[in-house]
Amino acid sequence: MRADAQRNRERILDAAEEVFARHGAAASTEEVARRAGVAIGTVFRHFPAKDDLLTAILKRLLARLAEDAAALGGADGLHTFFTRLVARAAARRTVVGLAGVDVPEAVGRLGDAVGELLRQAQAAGTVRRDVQRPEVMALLVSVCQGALHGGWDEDLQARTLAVVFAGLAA
Amino acid sequence: MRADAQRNRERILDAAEEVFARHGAAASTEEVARRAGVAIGTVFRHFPAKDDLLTAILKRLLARLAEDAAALGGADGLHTFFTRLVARAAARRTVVGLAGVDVPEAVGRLGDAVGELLRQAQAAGTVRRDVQRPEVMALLVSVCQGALHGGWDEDLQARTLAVVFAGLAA
DNA sequence: TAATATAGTGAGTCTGGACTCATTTTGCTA
DNA sequence: TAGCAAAATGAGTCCAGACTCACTATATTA
Repeated sequence: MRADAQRNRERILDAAEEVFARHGAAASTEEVARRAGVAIGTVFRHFPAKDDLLTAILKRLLARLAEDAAALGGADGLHTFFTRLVARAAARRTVVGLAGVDVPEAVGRLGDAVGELLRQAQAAGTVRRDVQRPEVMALLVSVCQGALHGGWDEDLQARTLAVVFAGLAA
Repeated sequence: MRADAQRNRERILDAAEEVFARHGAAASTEEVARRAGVAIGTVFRHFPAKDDLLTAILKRLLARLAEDAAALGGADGLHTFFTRLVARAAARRTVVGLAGVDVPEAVGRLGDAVGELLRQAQAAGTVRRDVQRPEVMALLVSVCQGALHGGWDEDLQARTLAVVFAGLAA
């Protein structure tokens, strides 16, 4: 792959993340191209259909989250990850839950990373032992979506997470 | 308002609720008209813009929920309402959180009804006293959205709600 | 039942946005 | 630096879907 192609691909992904985050998945490809500083044809060269672009963004996003999660650990790892994620979702409208787009492996890796945080929290006695991965993931996604669409302020984030963590606590 | 107009208005709202619930807010007005058994012009006579239709549905939905909530009460009222709502969201894709559409009064009334359930649950000693309305609403919306998009099965719904209610418990 | 305002109809207009492709530009290699 | 394949360009095509309106049908009322 030529160097300019590589560079433009990254630029397009960055621009798309920004644009779709701000205006939702209905934002136009034209807008993405403009923000990336390339012609619309270039976007379609890299991502033949709009869906491919959405999928690519989501994949990258999930990969980054999994990395973040993997870098944490200990008694408060889960708590830290959860809190950080919600704050991020509330602040910028990160692309979450794009209807119809699914990227099983990427979701799987994130799930594994969160599962590991859960295991450590349980080992440290921070979280009840009968709690399982699926409901932790479910809560994570739910609260992020809530914060995302609801535009929660910091106080509401804190209060809501406090309830969730009281529920998880040993 | 003429009798046929009244009848068609209801039909259109029912059809729209069904269609948007199934295919999301991006579904076409044509489809709504077809399901309602009226011409597309009729839909636009009642609701000049698509947004008006979406708003009307949301208003009706929120009003119904507020009614449901108002009919409950006692120590387990909040729990019952919460559980019922999540199950409903997971089953049919009820229209929730339509971007850009807001109907302050309707949301307000639902909030009041939920607030009353919270008050009663606290009076009965089912829920901690330091929990406040905003975070309860936030959790409600979040979990519904999660269930909606995630297509949770009954088991996952139960486990997730168990964590939330453990967090709320006195 | 006649008069008429109100409501319904659906072919047609118009627009935004996804996607194409002939042409031009550019990075790479020999 | 010449040659060329890879990449970029952006005007143009195409279509779905929101919305219109001239006309027809019907509920209501006197």
